[in-house]
Amino acid sequence: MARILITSAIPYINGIKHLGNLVGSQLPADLYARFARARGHEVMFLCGTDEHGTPAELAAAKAGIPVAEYCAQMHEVQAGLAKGFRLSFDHFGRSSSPQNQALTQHFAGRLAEHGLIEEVTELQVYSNADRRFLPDRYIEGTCPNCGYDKARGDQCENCTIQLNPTDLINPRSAISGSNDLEVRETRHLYLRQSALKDDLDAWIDSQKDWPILTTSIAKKWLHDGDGLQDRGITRDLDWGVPVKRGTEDWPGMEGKVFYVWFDAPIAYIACAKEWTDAQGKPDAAWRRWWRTDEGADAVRYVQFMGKDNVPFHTLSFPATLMGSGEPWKRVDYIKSFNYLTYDGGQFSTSQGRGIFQDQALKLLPADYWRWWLLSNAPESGDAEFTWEKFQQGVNKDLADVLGNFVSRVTKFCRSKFGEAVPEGGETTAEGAKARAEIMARLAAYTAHMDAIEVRKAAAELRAIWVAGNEFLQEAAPWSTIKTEPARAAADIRLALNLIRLYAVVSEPFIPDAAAMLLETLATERGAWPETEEAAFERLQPGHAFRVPETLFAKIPDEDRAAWAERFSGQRA
RNA sequence: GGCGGAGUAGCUCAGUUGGUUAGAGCAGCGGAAUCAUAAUCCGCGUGUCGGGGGUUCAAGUCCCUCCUCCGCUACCA
Repeated sequence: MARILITSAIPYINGIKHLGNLVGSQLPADLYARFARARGHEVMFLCGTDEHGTPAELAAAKAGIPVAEYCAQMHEVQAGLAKGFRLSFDHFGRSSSPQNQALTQHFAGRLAEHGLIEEVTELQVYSNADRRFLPDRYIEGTCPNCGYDKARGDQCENCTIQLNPTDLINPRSAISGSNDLEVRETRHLYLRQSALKDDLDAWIDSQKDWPILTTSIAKKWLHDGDGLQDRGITRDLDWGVPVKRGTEDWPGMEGKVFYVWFDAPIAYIACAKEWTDAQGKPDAAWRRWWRTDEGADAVRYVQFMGKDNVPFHTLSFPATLMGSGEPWKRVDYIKSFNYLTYDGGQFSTSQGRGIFQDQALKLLPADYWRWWLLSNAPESGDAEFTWEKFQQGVNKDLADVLGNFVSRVTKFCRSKFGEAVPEGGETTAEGAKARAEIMARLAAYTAHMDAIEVRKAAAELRAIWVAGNEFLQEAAPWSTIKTEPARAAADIRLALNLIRLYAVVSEPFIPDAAAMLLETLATERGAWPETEEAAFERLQPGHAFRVPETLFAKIPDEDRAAWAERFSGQRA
């Protein structure tokens, strides 16, 4: 029994996320959290919404409501969708919470005390019409290199040249279109990451078991060009964590807020405090997860994220923790994912391309999405979603292999023995063979889950389901019932126990189906099966059960075709 | 441009520290069975392992080189 802290990258607040966001962090994190709990570990699984920054302000303005209200509404929407997908967070917090405000200000204060904050006066583009400073991306103009007239202030999408906003010809605000822009001086805080470069480098080097996707990105940032650059951690915005030095005002920083990427990872910590505060528990209850001097040295901390988040989790957030000089828990393992593509292109929130979480849940139950997305998780490279693959995978794995196994076993038993586990007979040769194979596969499955090898775990789980059908085919109780009823009884007894076993070990992937099976079998989950007795003999002769409803209905071709058509264009 | 990933059966992918006739799922073909959601089970693959060169007794696996695709490239988050 260990203590495992799990965080998923926190989704941004400005709208409903698509399936790519789901499979890139929250869903695999949930898989691991459920598995770890089932193995008897003490788990703290945290996530929340990332609410600050320019896009949130703009989305609120578009919706015509104050940004705080917009974020509160969208937080509820996202929390509801997380519930819909059965994401088992211990707490789903908010980066805008008072807890995160205080912690963010605390970290800034500590970093300043250690000489790791530098005040820099810089020039930034200000839009008089929008009455705000514009991030580079929000300035459009003509590219000085290729003449493309919609180049952005950071890069020209047409010729890919790197730009500064002042390079643009005829610059205008991407928000209002106004060309009433001026360059203004503004003062900002920079985190001196360069001063922590060697410590970060040594720390990354010490992570021998991290995926290459994770360490290579970190190494690149550490060593590319002039090495790790200092980073601005404040912005001229209204919505965000007010800049303070601990609890004190910060002269010269009035009216400014911290940059979203500074406060968002700190929200992982604040989220734990939100959790204990909500239950009226003392601070020690969350600090034992986060402070190595208060118990967190015994915690294994695993983070899940898409590859675009890696630099912030391997460098800037660790720099914040290290630079504080306080014993905060740092991540032990980072699991990063590639992207899910949709019919050859990228899912896109801004373009409304692909399938969004609310739409998905209206079409099919969460288990369908969970199974397909996890068994096709973009681990080694990008993965592609197509309706054909989705239909094929779900129908074959869930309906034909697992669902039909449950159906054939329970219905056969009901008609021949009644709705109770049959008595009599000894384990048959076919039964013994199946038990041996499944025990071996169970060990492999458990090892893959421990290693967070999502696709491999899914493939092994599927093989465990298939082993049940193989066993039934070889044992053929529909034949033996005529001549040797005791054999049929023993085999069906094992088959019923296999259903129970499948419910227990499949729960991390398909929690709703697992719960339904356990309920109809009138049994409890119990501990993760380690022995043959625990795996195959929990349902004893005479134990009454009910025949479950169809576990997974197949997706008909007409539905698939209709959905493919409906989601081919842009979201309205 | 730089960094990284990928290129293996029609499709999606496994291939551990180089070692026996290169594997799995799906699709396809043939068969068995008929308990079941016409579901299941068994059998069937002559694949220039992207091209070329090299190291080695032996390379999908190591080295060099070339080609193609994808991602990231630091004030979008």
